[in-house]
Amino acid sequence: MTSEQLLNKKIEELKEACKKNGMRVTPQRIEIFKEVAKSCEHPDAEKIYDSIKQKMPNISVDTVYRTLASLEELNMIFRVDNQLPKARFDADLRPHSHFICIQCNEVYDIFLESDEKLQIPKNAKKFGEIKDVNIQIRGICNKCLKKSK
Amino acid sequence: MTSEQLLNKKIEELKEACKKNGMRVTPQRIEIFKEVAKSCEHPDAEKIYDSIKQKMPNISVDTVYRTLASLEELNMIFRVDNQLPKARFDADLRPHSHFICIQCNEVYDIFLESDEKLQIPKNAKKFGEIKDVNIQIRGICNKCLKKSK
DNA sequence: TTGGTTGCAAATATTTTGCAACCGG
DNA sequence: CCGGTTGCAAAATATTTGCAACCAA
Repeated sequence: MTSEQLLNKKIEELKEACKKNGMRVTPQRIEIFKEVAKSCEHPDAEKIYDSIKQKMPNISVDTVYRTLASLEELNMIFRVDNQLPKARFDADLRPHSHFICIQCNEVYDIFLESDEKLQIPKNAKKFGEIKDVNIQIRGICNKCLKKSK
Repeated sequence: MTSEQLLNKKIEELKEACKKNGMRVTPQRIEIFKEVAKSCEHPDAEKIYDSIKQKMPNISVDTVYRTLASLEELNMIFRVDNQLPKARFDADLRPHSHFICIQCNEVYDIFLESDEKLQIPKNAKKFGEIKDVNIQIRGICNKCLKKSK
């Protein structure tokens, strides 16, 4: 399958997902999705806005933000990083990962069991010199699970 | 070692690190570091500011931000998330991780080799219901390595 | 004494929101 | 036509910066 065919397939999936969720298929939605899907550059809202403005000069930034949020809810796209609203800090330098609650934003420390070992993807070295590895597990914490019952 | 002894040890390390890097040991710096180190709540700048204001009513938010940045440079603390200045989006839903360049902020996709398997820390389940796993490798990409030569 | 650091205020950057007009189904 | 979506403008949130006074070494 060519990359164009793949893109078209994804757009069909998006249309399906919209219909299934009572959301409309608008040209803005399609364009914004295409902009994220067509490249591997992981663009930010501003970059997407700038690209689309050339075809749709009237588009506004807030539409880009709102649409990115909807696409995320539909699970058609996701954020690479920046999933917490504010920067959070940790002074525990021992290697460990984090469980981040997507509802209350609480962060829990996860330490490996003694028989576990952190594995770094073999392909990671290809891209440059590794400084550190950051593993985040996102989900709903026990406290929030209890509340929603 | 009690947790208070541990904290004092960390503060000594901070003082050392400051001296080694021509940075001064100021009461603000100590307090801000203590605030991050003493709890496991991974506070944000505002929370740190609010706590410290009770002991040091004249402290300002920008000192907190500046100090957090210095402490990060000294490798005494690090950010849990939010390591890119803007939200970045990805429409590739296949499981994969990211190499993030700490110099140019470029994001590269890392796919596992066929003999590799994504491992989730055993302890992660303890904290709640897992929705997804996000692995980031941070470092300096080949392009930036070449430039700095 | 001296240069790194602070507090203040103002600016910047990023993202969000209210609202009326618009348009997809 | 109905209600979800857009564009506009303004606001909210988070973080950064210039500058003079301050203080650690």
